[in-house]
Amino acid sequence: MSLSRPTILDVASRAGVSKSLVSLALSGSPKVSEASRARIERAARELGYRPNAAARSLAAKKSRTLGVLVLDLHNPVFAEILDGVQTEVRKQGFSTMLVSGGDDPARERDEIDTLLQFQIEGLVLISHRLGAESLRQVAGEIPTVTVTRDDIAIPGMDMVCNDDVAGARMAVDHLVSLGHRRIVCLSGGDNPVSHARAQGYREAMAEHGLSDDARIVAGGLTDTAGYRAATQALEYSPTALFVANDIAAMGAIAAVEESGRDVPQDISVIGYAGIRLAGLRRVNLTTVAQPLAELGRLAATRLLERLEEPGRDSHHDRVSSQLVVRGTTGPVTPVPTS
Amino acid sequence: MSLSRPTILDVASRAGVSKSLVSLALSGSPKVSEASRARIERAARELGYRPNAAARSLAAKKSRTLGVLVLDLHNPVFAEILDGVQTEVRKQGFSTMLVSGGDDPARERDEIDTLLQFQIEGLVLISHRLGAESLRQVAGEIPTVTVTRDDIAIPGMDMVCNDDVAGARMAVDHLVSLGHRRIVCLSGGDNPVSHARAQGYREAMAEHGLSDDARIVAGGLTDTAGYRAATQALEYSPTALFVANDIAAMGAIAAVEESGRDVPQDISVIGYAGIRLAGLRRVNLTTVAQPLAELGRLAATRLLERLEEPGRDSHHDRVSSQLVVRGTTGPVTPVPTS
DNA sequence: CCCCTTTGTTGGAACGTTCCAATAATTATG
DNA sequence: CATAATTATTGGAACGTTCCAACAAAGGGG
Repeated sequence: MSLSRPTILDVASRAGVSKSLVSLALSGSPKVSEASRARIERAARELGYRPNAAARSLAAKKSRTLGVLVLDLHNPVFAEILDGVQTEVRKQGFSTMLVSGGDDPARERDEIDTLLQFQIEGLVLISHRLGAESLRQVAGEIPTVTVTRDDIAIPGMDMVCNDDVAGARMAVDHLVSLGHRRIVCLSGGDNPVSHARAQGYREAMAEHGLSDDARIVAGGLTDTAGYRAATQALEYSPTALFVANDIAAMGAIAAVEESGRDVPQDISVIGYAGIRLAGLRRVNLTTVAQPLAELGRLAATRLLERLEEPGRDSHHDRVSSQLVVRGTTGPVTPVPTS
Repeated sequence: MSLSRPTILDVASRAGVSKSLVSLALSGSPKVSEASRARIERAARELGYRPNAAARSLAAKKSRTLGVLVLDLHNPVFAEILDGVQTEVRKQGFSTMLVSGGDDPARERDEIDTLLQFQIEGLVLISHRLGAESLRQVAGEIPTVTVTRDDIAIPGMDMVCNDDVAGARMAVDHLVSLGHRRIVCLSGGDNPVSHARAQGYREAMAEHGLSDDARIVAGGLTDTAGYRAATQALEYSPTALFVANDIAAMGAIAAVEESGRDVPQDISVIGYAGIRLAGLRRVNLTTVAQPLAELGRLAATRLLERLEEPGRDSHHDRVSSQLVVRGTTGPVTPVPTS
């Protein structure tokens, strides 16, 4: 544990040049002679020099660092989005500070505050819980892009979302094509994403002339919520369930099986999200898969674009999902009516 | 988007005091009169003042920030460990910079480098992939604690681990108490954690006089690896499988079921990790649960202790797991339910 | 009433960079 | 061969804090 790290001055004196030239050389300026550059690089290597990001950010008045807030690290969806964000960000030579809101709006504000203290240049909010007022305040202070939520539009803020309405329609289309009519939707609760998915369900049912069969049961995003909602949904004796979330879909399947029915023999189940988990053999869930990494990549791109050109109009991207048919959906089998 | 953030000088002039007093007041010094303190706090609030962490870290020569490197954000185990780390760290007034190695040693070095540039005061490595040399180098530069890996001991570096040997024994004890004898171990591959679990399996089998029945099949940490290993293990016609990892256990169950056997009727399966996923109704996996959050909390504590007292001896903690019996293990002879 | 604490308060010097204007060294041009 | 143009290099002033030594303003004891 060295007492104090070498500074740019140590490098300069060892290479026999001024600190300014070291700064120039290390930032890759073209106006440094090859000879000096070589000596400086060698000196830096020998000393184990590492630039002090705090000093740099202070002097340059920019940190080349982006903040990322994620709703909750436990949700695998966010890990995949993050992958996309980080790949793109590091490709452009920025660093990233990651922070988790722990599913708690107050803590979210807190963590954003910490990020701002570190002089981040932009902020990626992955599924935040901020209210309109907080969001406006944050977005007013720093270039911001939200991922997954697009219910609050703010001038100068970009949004990258999945097209949940279209995704839900794909799910319904798939089920209808298998012959299902009594399709119940287990919604993900009272949040914009779930509303959009329920909306898509309703529209698709109407298009297929099944408005009379449309039933929406209020659920949630957890295993337990899916279980409860499915139990309730069984009263409508559906042949298929559209669940607005993969994890909840797993709970729903458990409920169906416990009721003595088989998936997909008696009831088909389709989820929404496309997390890796759904692909596990044991789970094998048919789902509407969002291109999660792409969502993240796009968000990073938009944010970096805005840093280049602060005044430009808000972008509002919607990327589309893809149906992944696995083992939990199948053709409807005629039930003997007794 | 304000052109430039207010600085401590802006606060000072608005409150009619010097910058030094503002600094004192905001850091909670007792030698500031109540009147001044109130005026300063009011001014700061009105201006929306937020201290510049870069400047602070530069001037104070400490950042009050800890770096955390996590092997891979996709693995839910790490999210839970992280929870523990973060809770403890923020309780002590430190911030945390989180970085993911993406399961790639080269990128890990890179990310650690970034952390060091930000003048972190300590480093938490959650399941890193660094070699002995790299690790020694890093630990020599900054107080470090490793979580989950304890194969490389370095003076001055702390380690917090699960007692994998004991955990594996618990698993075997549980199976034996259910009457199982032909218990096959599906190992997690060539890494220290999996080795320890296999070791515990071997010891426990020996203690129960089952050394002759002990069989270890090389597997891995993924769904697919578990599936393959289980397929192979079936040749030994076991009545139970001890799988060194929850995700792999799910693959193993799929293999068992595909072979026409029932879990736990014909074959019991027990996993290791204790991730939330295992508790899902659909999965309902019996597992050896590590106290993941506790692991994280303890790691943070050790690191913060070392910051207080840099010279103290290396701590080496082993926390013990807990058996969580769910639906994938049962008595060896099928009993009719009444 | 003077000096001595104690209690508040202050200016200035760091901290390790970047950036700019100025200078030195080199090469090209007429 | 002088001078202009170009190419390398440099010192010093920021950047926004903290920390320290120094100072002013009150009380308190002799």
